[in-house]
Amino acid sequence: MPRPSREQCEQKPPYSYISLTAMAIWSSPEKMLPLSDIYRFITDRFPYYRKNTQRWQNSLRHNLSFNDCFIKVPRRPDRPGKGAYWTLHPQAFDMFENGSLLRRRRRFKLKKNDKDVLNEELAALANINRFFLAQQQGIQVNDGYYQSLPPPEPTLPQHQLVNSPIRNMISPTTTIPIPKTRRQKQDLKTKPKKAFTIENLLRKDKSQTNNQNEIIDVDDSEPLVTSNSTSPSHSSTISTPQPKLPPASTLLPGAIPFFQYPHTTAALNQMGYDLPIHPLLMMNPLLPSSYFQHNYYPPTSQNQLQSNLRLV
DNA sequence: CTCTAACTCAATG
DNA sequence: CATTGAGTTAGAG
Repeated sequence: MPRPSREQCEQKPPYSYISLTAMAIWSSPEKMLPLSDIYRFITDRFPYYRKNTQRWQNSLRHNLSFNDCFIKVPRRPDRPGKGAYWTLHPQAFDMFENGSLLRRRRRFKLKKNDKDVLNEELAALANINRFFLAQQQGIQVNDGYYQSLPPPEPTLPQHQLVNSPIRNMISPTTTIPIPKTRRQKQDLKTKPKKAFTIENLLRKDKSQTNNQNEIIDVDDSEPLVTSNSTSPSHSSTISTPQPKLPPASTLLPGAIPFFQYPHTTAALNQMGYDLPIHPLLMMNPLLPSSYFQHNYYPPTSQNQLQSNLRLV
């Protein structure tokens, strides 16, 4: 019987909390989840974590705070709830380059200044949220920093996203492979040493031996990469009614124009942009400008977007 | 074997 | 729920 034995179920999956968390985040349509959903992702597919929740959840939270690769994003005002959202820093996408989901080559650490900048922006974002709420309650706020969108650019070259193991491995229907520990690897000293990467693991003929995989499988299907903007209508926790845009006068210095927020891919495409938009862009009013400083987007659009969304 | 990422425990806000 | 620190464990090279 292929079914994972009870014993198997109770074995600790050979993934670090970091990679488990990254998987959870990546599996979500918005690439961004509240803590509770991260917990759920893990317990849903790893029976091992259905016990001792206090213990591992504390460790997980530790990791979220400790590692710069995780960014805590304030909730947007139109989406009330408890806890912030957690997402991956764009530069952390290839954290697992070496293919190991157990231990990274090196820790992802932001340079102090980058971190400061990011934090300032997140703070500004939180401010926007407060302002928005104040606004709704009829409280007067100072006039702002509205900037209109830039004129459309000619079509830009398509940018390729990094090939991230995490990214590639998360598909609701794929089983999550269990990497061998070093000891185990030694044991099968039988040959072919292919690079141990998720790509290779997934490439493996599925018909063969799937039963050493623990887990999974989920019902609902989400596209791996969402770059179409027709709003993600799925996702249990986030059925988002389109936010009502606040009057164009509610921004603080240092704030990103909230009402420009519906920068969906489609919208940008219509304006002549041809970019792969990070889901954060689609779903968040948050958008720290540092997101635009990385080679994540083509240089021209980087600059363009940066200068137009940039805080004053 | 060494280095250091990952984990645990625990205090604090 | 989030942050921080200190001490331990264990993978990678």
